[in-house]
Amino acid sequence: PVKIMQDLLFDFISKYVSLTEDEKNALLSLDLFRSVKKGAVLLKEGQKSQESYFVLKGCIRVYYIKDGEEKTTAFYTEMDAFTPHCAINKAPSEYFISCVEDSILLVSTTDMSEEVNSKFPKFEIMCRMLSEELLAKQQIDFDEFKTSSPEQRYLNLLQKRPDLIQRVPQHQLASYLGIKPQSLSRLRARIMEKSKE
Amino acid sequence: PVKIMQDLLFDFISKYVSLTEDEKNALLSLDLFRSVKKGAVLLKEGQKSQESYFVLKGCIRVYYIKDGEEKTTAFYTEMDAFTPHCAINKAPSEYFISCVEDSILLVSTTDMSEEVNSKFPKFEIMCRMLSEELLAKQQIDFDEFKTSSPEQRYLNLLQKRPDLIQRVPQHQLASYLGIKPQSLSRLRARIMEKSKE
DNA sequence: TTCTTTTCTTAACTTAGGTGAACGATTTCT
DNA sequence: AGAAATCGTTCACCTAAGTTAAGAAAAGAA
Repeated sequence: PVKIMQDLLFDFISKYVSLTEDEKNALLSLDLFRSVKKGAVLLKEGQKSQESYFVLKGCIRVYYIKDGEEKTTAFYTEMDAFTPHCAINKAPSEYFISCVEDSILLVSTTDMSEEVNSKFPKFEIMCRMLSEELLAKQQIDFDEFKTSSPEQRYLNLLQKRPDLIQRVPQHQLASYLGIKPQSLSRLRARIMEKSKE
Repeated sequence: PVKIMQDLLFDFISKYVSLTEDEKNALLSLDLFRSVKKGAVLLKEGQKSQESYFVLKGCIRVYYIKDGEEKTTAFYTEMDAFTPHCAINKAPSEYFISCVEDSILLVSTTDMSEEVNSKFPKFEIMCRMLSEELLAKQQIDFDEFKTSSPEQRYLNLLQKRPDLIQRVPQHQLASYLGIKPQSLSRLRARIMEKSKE
């Protein structure tokens, strides 16, 4: 099982740079793998953290608590990378991160990344490529969100991440789509009606 | 005037890395500065482009044409950096980029960046820092958008980028806020009413 | 299991954004 | 300057999301 996770990681990395055995071993020696139970909170509002995450298995979720309500803004699943804002600007976090399912994550700290990056310029290059890619991808997601209605967003999600709709509670999905749970229920009923005709 | 723009650039860079005179000269020798007239289109849907932009003065705008309608999704102003999606994944662009005002931009191509990055590892580091920072910042913006109503978004914009409301046409602002121009008018009138009380 | 809590759905009502149209005010073009 | 196009606002009407509340279903805890 550990071996499988390592392979997932190296397969992912190989899309950006090719590693020597030495480099692979250096990575593994850092002991980055972490198992997390469903419901566990990885980061709380107000906390400072240095950690970045890479999801090997499972699903983590980002949410705010605004007016006493949870507002879910992101889900990260298999092969998604995520560095919280607070790890970059060293300010207290504005949001929470928790585990939607039992998960296996790769967790690295800012210090570790810096050390590895200065030792192996390859990693620096990979990190740049990865964050440029994520930035551009996120721009597209943001654009789609802005230019769509909640119903279109739901249908779009159904296309692009059908798994999410199965594995995530509806009320979390609703706020992810920018609406209330009741509206999501209604919207789904509306779509069912239409497709019946 | 050219000198001022160069200083703006070097001041910006100095927030990430410190450059030697040699490195500064290497940058300047690339002839990156470009003046662009209001209304000029920098990128069209369907086009491939290798260019990245950095706004020294003025304002550029990203918009889609969906169902024959312009949908504005981003404005970049002084000291904002922007690499279009199509320059990263080498696919045809899904959107347009045009100039809102007469502007002075710094334009670099993927080839140039790669050359400079491999010659000066410092630039690689700066690019990584910059895109990590932009990624995190954009996540926060996206989160705010998702968790707010159009009215809240407008008030929020009024706080964070008051200049935009002055320098950009209302109908472009409206779609940037995810609504129609008529709704923006109404919403502003509503806010005026409230503040009168 | 039973009890409790959380989650999901439905309904009736309110609110705010979408739509289509009209009109004046700007801007742009010639 | 004058004509044409674009832009901003307002109105009336439509539609969909927010709100409040209630009840059923599912998940968790004792």
